[in-house]
Amino acid sequence: MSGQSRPAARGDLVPSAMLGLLGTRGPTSRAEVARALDVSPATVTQVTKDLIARGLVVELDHAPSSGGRPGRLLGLVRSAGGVLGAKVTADHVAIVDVDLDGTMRSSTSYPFDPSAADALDALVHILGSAMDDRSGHLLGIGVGIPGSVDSQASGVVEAPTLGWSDVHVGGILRRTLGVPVLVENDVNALAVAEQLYGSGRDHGSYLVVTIGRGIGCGIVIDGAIYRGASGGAGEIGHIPMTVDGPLCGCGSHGCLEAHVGDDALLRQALERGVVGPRGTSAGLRQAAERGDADAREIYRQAGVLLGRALAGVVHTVDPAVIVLLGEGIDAWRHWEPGFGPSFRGHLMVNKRDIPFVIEPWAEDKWALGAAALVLATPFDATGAAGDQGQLVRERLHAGAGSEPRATRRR
Amino acid sequence: MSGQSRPAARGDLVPSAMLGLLGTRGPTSRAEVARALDVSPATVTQVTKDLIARGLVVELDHAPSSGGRPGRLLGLVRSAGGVLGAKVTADHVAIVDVDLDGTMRSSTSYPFDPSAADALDALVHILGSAMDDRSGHLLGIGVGIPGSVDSQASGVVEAPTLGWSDVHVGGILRRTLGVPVLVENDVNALAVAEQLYGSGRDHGSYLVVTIGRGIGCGIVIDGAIYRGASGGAGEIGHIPMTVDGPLCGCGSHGCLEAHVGDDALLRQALERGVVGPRGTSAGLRQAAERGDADAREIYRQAGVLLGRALAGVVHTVDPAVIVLLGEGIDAWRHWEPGFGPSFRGHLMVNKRDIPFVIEPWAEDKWALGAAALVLATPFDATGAAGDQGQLVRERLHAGAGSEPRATRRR
DNA sequence: TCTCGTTAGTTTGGGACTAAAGCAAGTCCC
DNA sequence: GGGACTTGCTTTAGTCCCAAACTAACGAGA
Repeated sequence: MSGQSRPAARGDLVPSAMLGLLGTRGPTSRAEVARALDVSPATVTQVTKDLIARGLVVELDHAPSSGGRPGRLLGLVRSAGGVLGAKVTADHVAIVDVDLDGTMRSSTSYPFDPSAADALDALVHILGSAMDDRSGHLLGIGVGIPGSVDSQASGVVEAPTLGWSDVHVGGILRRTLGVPVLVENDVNALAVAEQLYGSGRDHGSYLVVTIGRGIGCGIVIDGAIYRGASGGAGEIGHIPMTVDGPLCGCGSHGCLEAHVGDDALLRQALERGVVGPRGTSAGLRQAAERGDADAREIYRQAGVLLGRALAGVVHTVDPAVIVLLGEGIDAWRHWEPGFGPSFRGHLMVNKRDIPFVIEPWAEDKWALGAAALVLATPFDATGAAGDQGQLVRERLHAGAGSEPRATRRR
Repeated sequence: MSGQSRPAARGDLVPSAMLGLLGTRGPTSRAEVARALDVSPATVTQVTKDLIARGLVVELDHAPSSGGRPGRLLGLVRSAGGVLGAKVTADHVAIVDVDLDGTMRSSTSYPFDPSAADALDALVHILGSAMDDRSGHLLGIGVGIPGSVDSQASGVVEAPTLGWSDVHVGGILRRTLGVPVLVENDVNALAVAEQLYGSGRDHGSYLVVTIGRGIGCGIVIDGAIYRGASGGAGEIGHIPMTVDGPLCGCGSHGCLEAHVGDDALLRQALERGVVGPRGTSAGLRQAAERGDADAREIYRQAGVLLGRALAGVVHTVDPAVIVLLGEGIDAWRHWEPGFGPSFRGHLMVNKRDIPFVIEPWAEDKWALGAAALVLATPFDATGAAGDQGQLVRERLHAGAGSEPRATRRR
């Protein structure tokens, strides 16, 4: 039976998961940890003893009593580690340095040309200097890519928007940087971040939809990223919406993305004279803000199409909630008049009240998502992160600051 | 973390899985079992010893050597048990009696009126007499329902086509029949059967699509049925395809099912004069067989729409293979001319060669699928079958024939 | 004040499973 | 024929985790 997946590395999971939990949730009592991780209190006692002895965890205050004996809060020793998250785009690389508890320590952006012959060398150089700039124990690096990735561990990338095909990003970064590297589709990385810190915490199954340059979708099922048979799940940007619609970058006609992606909206704006030949997405949005009827109609129609597409996706996947994000989210209030009626109107009655969360956007969210990839590995019982996830766990256990810096071969 | 699901009953899984494997795969050597179930050879040795001692398993011949020591084949003791599978439709209940190894012992059909006030009593009566008619140790009953089911274990049903809403099928059957009962959406049940005996064996993630009265879709991800947040995943029949298309039973306009379901095709056939007012799906198909251009055009257009819809689903879910089934499959060769170009033409290049399996149809396949629900419980590490699955496992372990018949309260 | 109920945490014994190493039984090739 | 190799199965020692029974610490009510 091919799909029968047991935990990749039996054992060793509870301590990692506990560290991850303390990192993402903050101080927690043993009893609470046991409930959250679905293990027995006895196990938590044992594991905690070990983690305290190794200096990774400390006992803090007492929690307020809820009618019985108050719990003793457990907290992470802050020096236990940090991670780097990087997002690669067509013109720059954004990097964030994040603590184990998810707080951002720094956020930087480097110019980057993915089409250059030595693009990968440049990426290595950028990440290398980011490593030099930070202090403390580095657990690993997460890299978000706008394209499909065969697996987080191997990190072979197919990214048309970067002009990359069959590029072995993961292997090269790993060898040259000497730390675990996890590569993942950028939207999936966002979905992981949502799971650790956002709306995903309360739901086992949800969709993360991004609007902007492309239309992306991360699918989380029972707490795990769903990547599909070949890492290509969630390509909702290429759902066919019209019979003979505009040509899409993928080669088909009438894809959702060819209708409502940034470029498509700009093209329509140009045709209607809303913006000039050098107009930008921001220009289109500003036109809508000041009441331009054509601009608003462009967004409204985009909303109608997106609503119909997402209704189909909801019928297929049945998520508990949908989270909406992306560079284009600032213009969402102009999409809404078209989207709302279209989306709800096409849903079956019993799904019509599915919650919909619009998240504010920030430039470094992509990179934060990539960082979350690494921080999520302790929870990853399914082994999506593979051997690299295992390495991250080992580095986590190896503990605080004092170990020698990994040698880097350049 | 809500979605963190550990194995429902820790331990006890390997013996069950092994029995299930021997049932579905036939005689297998220990080494092969270890590989198939992804456990260590040592464990298989231990478990086998126990199962042989309990009379559930026997050693058979030697397997042919493949360069090394030949394996000793292990086989199930046939009397170890059987299951009943039932499929409920708008006018009848089909029931099959199936051995542990998946061979059908009998297949029956009973008239049934789901809209009657005492419909559930009638169902109990039908299943009760089916239980009386069979001999041997009954492990459990699987029930397939054309509608959404909250969970296999509780079995609360929402089935518009039967006129059932919030009907507690599972609980009632369980109490009155005194055996474990698993209730599931009929297409999902088919998907389970496909996993045990069909094309699903070789693939971890695949789609089972049915055409006929409705358009259904079962989604299998990494070897597990994906049911969505509320048991409503795979409702691809209600993906919106056209803006102001025909009214669908679900209340929306332009659903896929309202275009290409049996009723929709018949309506078009009536409009075009292909069949008379009392025409049937079979009549339409026969018209196409003898070359009626209108009939063929109806099927062709249905194929075009289905192709576009499935292309969208493939982009969303990224399955490894698609299996096509259903009452309507006999007419598939008339769908194909429309379907093929539409489906492939709307797919992204790297997914264009996704394999597509057309399975022959038989009347009792629905019921066989329901039976497979019970036979699959040994593999169900995720606990989809819940306590009822656990009960099935216990009955399996309790072993062959001799135990007293469960008392039935009527 | 003193039990009772509640919640938190620990100890203990044991079960399920594994890794590693060895034994068993064939094939293949010189 | 006899290694060398391959593959199948078992034994042993040990790990991870749990259930159950315990102790510990609190609030509330008689």
